[in-house]
Amino acid sequence: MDKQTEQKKVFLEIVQQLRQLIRMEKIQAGEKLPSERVLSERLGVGRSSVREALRSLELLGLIETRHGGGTFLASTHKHQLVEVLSMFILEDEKSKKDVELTRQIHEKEAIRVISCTEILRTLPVWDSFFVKLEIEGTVNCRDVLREIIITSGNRLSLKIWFQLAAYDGDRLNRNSTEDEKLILQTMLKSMQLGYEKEALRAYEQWMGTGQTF
Amino acid sequence: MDKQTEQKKVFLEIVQQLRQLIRMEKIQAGEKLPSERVLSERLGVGRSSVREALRSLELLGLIETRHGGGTFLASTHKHQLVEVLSMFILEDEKSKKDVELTRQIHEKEAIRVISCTEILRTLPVWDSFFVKLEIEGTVNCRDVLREIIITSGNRLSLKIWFQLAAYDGDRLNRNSTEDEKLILQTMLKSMQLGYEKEALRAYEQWMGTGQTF
DNA sequence: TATCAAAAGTGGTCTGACCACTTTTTAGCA
DNA sequence: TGCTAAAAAGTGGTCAGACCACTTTTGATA
Repeated sequence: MDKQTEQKKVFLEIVQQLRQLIRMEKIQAGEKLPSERVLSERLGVGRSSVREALRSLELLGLIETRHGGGTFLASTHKHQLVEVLSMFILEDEKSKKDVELTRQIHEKEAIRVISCTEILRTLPVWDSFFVKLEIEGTVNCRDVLREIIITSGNRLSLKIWFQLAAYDGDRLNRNSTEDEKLILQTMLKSMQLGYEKEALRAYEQWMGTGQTF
Repeated sequence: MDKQTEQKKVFLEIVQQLRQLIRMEKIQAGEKLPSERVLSERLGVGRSSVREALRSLELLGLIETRHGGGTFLASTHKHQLVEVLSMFILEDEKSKKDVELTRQIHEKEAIRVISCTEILRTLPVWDSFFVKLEIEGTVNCRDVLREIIITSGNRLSLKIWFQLAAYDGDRLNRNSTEDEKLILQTMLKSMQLGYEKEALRAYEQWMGTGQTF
């Protein structure tokens, strides 16, 4: 039947078997995987084949390996994926702009989804951000965006966003300035009230003013 | 200085060296890379290490390997990345919906960008699609969307889209039906004229009617 | 009990070997 | 000469074993 698809790529089968093993053993994020030698024995393949599969998963950021320590299911989201991709595909200065724009695509869509969904836009978390801005005068930019992406409910979009946000580094992980306070409050309040266009306008303003280019 | 970052991951250095080699040799997409044995000799590392790096790049879809044939720089975009990611992260039926929604996020943004940019929205390619619909009555859905994404100019977004489109498989790679003709013409014409909202509305209609769920 | 050295465990890498498959070369035939 | 088929070379796929560097565990000693 689909032999043509299934036949090849034994190395990909190992990846799949690894996943199955992880589910069976109920290995949680951050926990240790069996050693390469044990895996090679249990899966009935050579250690080098196991390593090829593990290296691939490592490059994707799905596992972490510690020399002499073992292999662990990734807990933190420090994916090298974007870095590697950009190393190969995006080379010039435009790359960074592309990463930023792509990240913002997902953020804008999340804001749209939340604004249009009553259950999502009336969550208490938005009010907590709003109040925090009122009292403390600042919030962590990355935290706000992450919450927005998470709430939107698209887990693949979330995955992509994490990778792009990791690429942008600390430029995103900062406290909002005094100038951004009003903009952020406008964005949050508009989102809560379901004013999609107003929320997006505030977002655009935020992204335009908050960073220097 | 940054020894801590640079010190480890010899395996990642190989990935970088591979890229350098590709640039030096000016290897184009679809062309052949040196054999594993040659690479191992030229890079001064063991063949197994070279293979670990190559397998990772293969999983990312950056290279293709043919048993007995050789290793080639990827030409077609048949990336297994999303598949592998979803295999690990997205497990239920919602996954497919997430992939589709995420793909549409990038398509909608591309339509926005094109509609708002005179140089892009007045390209002759849109008229060619319009005319083709008029005369032949149908166009390839994937071709239209790909052209839209490419034109938008965000190469990272393009890369992601290709992966997502590959995941959706042949459901996207089909000719438009009679019912879609008017919708597509509306979308294209609105985009050409810079009517962003009208173009998006047509797009939403297209995506809503064109597929069965 | 506390300390620290030895042992065991683990990932990192290299080498060599063999297999399966593809491409190239060569030898033989028409 | 020209074509075909067999042989050879090239290449990826996989495995086994060895050694190193590093971490964790163990156990003996003070």
